[in-house]
Formats: sequence, C-alpha cells, structure tokens
Amino acid sequence: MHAYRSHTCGALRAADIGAEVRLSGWCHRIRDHGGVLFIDLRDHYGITQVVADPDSAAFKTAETLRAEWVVRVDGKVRRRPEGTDNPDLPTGAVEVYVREIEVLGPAAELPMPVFGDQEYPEDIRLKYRFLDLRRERLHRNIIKRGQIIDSIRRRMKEQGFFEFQTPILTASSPEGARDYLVPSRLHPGKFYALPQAPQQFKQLIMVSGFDRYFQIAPCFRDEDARADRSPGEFYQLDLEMSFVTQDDVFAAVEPVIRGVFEEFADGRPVTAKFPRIPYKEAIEKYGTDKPDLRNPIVMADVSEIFRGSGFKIFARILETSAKGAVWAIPAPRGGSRAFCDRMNSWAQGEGQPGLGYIFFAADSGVIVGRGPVANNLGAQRTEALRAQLGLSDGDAVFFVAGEPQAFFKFAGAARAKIGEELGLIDKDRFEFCWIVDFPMYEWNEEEKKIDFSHNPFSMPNLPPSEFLALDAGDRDKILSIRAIQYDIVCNGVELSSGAIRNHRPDVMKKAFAIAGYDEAVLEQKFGGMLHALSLGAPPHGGIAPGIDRIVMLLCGEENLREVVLFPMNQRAEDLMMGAPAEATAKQLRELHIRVVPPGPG
RNA sequence: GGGGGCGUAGCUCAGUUGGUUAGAGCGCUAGCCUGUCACGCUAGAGGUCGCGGGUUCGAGCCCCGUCGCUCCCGCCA
Repeated sequence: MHAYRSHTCGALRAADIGAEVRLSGWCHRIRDHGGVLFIDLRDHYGITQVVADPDSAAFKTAETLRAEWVVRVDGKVRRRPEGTDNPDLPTGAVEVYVREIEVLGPAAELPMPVFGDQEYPEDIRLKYRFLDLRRERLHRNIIKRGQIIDSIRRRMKEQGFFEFQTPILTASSPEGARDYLVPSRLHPGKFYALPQAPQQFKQLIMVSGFDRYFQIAPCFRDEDARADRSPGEFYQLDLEMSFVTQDDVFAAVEPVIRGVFEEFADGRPVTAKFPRIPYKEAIEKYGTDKPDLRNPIVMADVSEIFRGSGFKIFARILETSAKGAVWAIPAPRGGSRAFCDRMNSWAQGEGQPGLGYIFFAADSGVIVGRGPVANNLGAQRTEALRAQLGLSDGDAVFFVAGEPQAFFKFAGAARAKIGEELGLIDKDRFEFCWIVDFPMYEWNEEEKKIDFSHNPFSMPNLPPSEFLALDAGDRDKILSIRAIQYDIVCNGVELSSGAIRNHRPDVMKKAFAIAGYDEAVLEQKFGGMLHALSLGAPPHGGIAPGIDRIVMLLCGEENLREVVLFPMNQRAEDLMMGAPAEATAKQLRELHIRVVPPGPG
C-alpha cells in the first residue's frame, strides 16, 4: 500500500464498502462524543468521515487530534448506519472505521480557523495565506483561475495564436506607469526595468514576421492599488496580430472572451454579440467609458427643455456657458420624495451642490411631476420631459447641469448609485461591450496645448495623407481625430484595452509633433521602436485583457486578492514572505547602491 | 500625496450618558457524553481596550497626536 494514501478524501463511495483503505489529510472538524469520535478528514479532493470508538486500536490517538493536524489513517470503509448519511458530501454514504492513525504534521493553535466562512482581517489572511487558501472559497477560486487560463490558452491556440515568452528584465519605458527598477551588478549606476506590459516586444514580434502572438504575460507597475487593481504585478492575456483591421481583432478576441465566460458562468447569461459603443456616446449615455450595461438607466440631454425656463439655476447655466448642458438620469420606480431626498443627500456627500429631481405621480388619472424643479419648470415643459424620457407614474428623473466635461463623472456615479439603490441591476449576468473611437487628442486647458488623450502609439483614424497634411492650427479638426483604439468592458469593469498600432514612422512623428514633442525627444525615447518600424513593419494591432479581472468576475469576487494565489496588500507588501525587505550590505555593495533613507518631513 | 471607515481576548464582535472586578460566540485547556456532521453539557485559562499625550474625582467611551489595516481620489499610455 502507498505510504500515504490509497484513495483521496473525495473518492470513497458505497461501492468501496468493505475495502481496507488509507487516507491522508487535514482534520477539518472533530466531534468527540466520548464513546464515538468523528473526524472530517479533508484534502484537496473532498471530505471523508473517519470514525473511531473504544474498540478501535487507534481510539487513544484519535482523542489527541486537533483541528488542522495532518494525519494518515488506515481503516475499513463501511456503510453509515441507517439515517446518518450526509447528503451534502459526495462521500456521505460511507465512513472509514479507523484502525491506525499516524500524525504526519501536528498544528499549533490556529491564528485563523480554516473551518467555516467567517470573515477575517486582511492582514491576518495575508500573513497566513496558506491557511486562507485551505478554505473552500479561496481554494475553489484558485482552481477556477487555473481552469480559466487553460481554457484561454486552448481557445487562443485554436485560433492560430502562438505563445511567446518575452523578457522580464528589460528597459525602462518612459511612458505610462512608474517602473520597477532592478539594479545592474555589471553596470554600475544602471538599471533594468520590469515590463509594464510586453507592448514593445509584441510589436517587435509582429515586425519579426510571426503574425499571431499571445502570452499570459506578467506585467509590473509601481502604482497604488485598488480593489480591482493589484499592486505591483498582474497578468494579461496579451495578444497581437499582423495585417489586421479593428474588425479582425474583434473577430479574434470576442469569441475567446465570450467562450470563456460562457464556459465558467455557471449558466449566467453572457452578451451574445458585444455592442460597439463610441467613446462619446458612452460618456453621454452612461457618464463613463466603462459602463455597467446591467444597469438599464440611459441618460439623456434635456438642455432644450430647460433653456429659457422658469428653473433659473439651469436656465442661467445654459445662457452663460456655450458648452453648458442639462442631462437627465431617469430613475424608474424611484418616484418617491424619500428616495429623491436620499439621493440628493448622497450627492451632497459627494461634494455636489445637490441632485435636482422630479418625481411623477398620478393625480386624478393624470400623471404630474412633483418637486421644486417641476414647480419652477411648469406643467408644459415637465410633460415634455416626461414624454421624452418615457417616464410614468411612480418614476423619477434626476438632473445634473453645467459643462459635461466637468460633471459627466458625477453623472455616471449617480446613474450607478440610482441603479444600485433601486435594484435595477441584475447581478447574475455578464454584459459586455466594446468601447471604440477614443479621441486621439485632448485640449490641456492648464497648459493651453494639445495632449495625447490615451495611447500615443495608436493609429489615428484618418488616411495617412490627410493626417500628415494637418496643420498645427487645425485645432478643432485635430481634437476631433479618433484613434483606432478600443476597450472591452464587462459589468462596468474595464477588462482590456487595445489598438491598431501606428506602424508608420512618418505618421508617428507627425502624431508626436502635434502633441508638441520634438522629433529629437521621440528619437531619444522611442528610437529603437521607430527604427524597427522603419525597416519593414506590417500593419498590426492587438489587445490585452486582464486575466485577474476576468477571473474576479467569473468568481463573483469584488477584490482581486480573492483570485490571486499570493497577493500583496494595498501597500505592496507581501506579509507572508516579508517583502519588500532590506538588502544586506554585501548585496548593496555588489550593486553599487547606497540607501538614503527619507529625511524627516 | 489627499479624504472616508475601522482598530476591545488567538479570531468574530458587544460594551448604554464618562462610573464597581471590560462581556458573548468560536477557538484553547480539563472533565462528562456511543451516531455526530456548526454535536451537546460543565468548568477554567486567556485583555497594556493599537500606541502616546490631554481633559476629568474617574476614560474602552471625550479631545489632540501617532501607527496599522482597508476603501476611494490623485496615479494607473
């Protein structure tokens, strides 16, 4: 017989009754009835009930066992007595009557119980991650993560993608996030950087003629964490394709993402065909470029109803500001003064002056608007508003006014809050969309100049000849240029962003010139890339969905830590391994590094 | 860098208006219990109320500072 086990703790069934077996695992739960003693023995595969009584040679040992001790037990499989089956366990028809117990790994008193689903503080969970990972929820999440990654790999390969490994020790890239630096021993004063993403490598792979690249790629960014943004490191499904348009990328990626979600959604519906929403439309309808489409609320511009109206606050905004607008946020079934006032208080808590509203109620068969806004607006305009928004008895509508540039974020937050409060969001579905047509540039009011809006290396959506002919004075035209850039958004979570890359050095130089970058600067910062593009670069593009976020959504988790095996805390510390840690004097000498601690103040 | 929340037993939490010796559940220790599966029952151990200072006759509670954790903003092409 094997030294540790003949079966796993999830294996035994009625068919095994009578067999002599050997199991190893953790003492999940022990119930000592004096004369009879039960041990729920747990391993990766499941739980099996082990029984001892005073007739058993192992009884004395069994009485000394404690929670989470690792033991080997030998015994005989037998049917549980009539009426004591446990239908909640796959092994619940049988139990192992123990003959011998060997303690393989005793456990001291636990800082955090494994049994049950009690919540525990993050620092304790992280310091004792190996205990937390024994618990069902995390254990299941981590397994699911692996299965999801397997599925992604298989689907990518089926589409003709090939997996590459790109360097981890590489050069710092001046764009984007803060880099993690690694000092060089051989080159005093010089540093490697960990890649923020394999962006340049994957483009070079296309220039190298490989056509379809993918990688489950580690990415490193020294930026502050969020619940949906791991500190330090995370994984992307990084992919790139040659000779493609935006449609080709969508056609390649969408089935992979949809397929993976359908496979792991446990029956929850997944968007059949991802709608494409232009950036501008997303801002206007949802107040964000990562809309949660499970929320049915669609905002609308109702400026014309308020222009010149008796509701002076809004009328004045429209009068004095050319860009001024009033947006409406419909709130189906939100038509009570209590709810509207609550939202108004919430808005004030968010630092807003308030959240104007009208709520509609039936009065002798006629639906009328109520509240201060309605009173000042007048019955006719209120009715026009109600008709435009399709609202009815028991509904409400909220308003934000000013310059959209300034208020759209708050409007989006209000839309989300209202949807949440009114229970309009069906949590048990996955609503996807593509966000497309991102603006290439934006106006920097503070510095009075044109800036890149998102990714400077995306291809502008303009024929090259037309783009190259642009004059710096064509400000309005320049600001209207859209980049061939796109995001996948699911349930309000930005899953990935990608682009058709700018593969033409002349167009890239022009693009940077428009944003005020001297060609020498471009040469200095991105000379290598520019050079490669000048020696025969195919048109190419790609995208990089975040693996951790995909897993988080599919596991129904709100925090990435719940789907990462050994995560760091918010301050980018690994409490279990004790990272980051000071280096020894010898290490620092070899690296030509002297530590200068931050001074007081 | 900024803002909010939290910090009481190993863990989860309660703790009234500032008032006697700071409580409960889980866990731990000991005892009882032959069919439980969150087993049950009895007893016990376990506390610098994050830390420092202040107000007060008296502080877990009020005030100031500080530290830790967390969520958010900045940041993240």
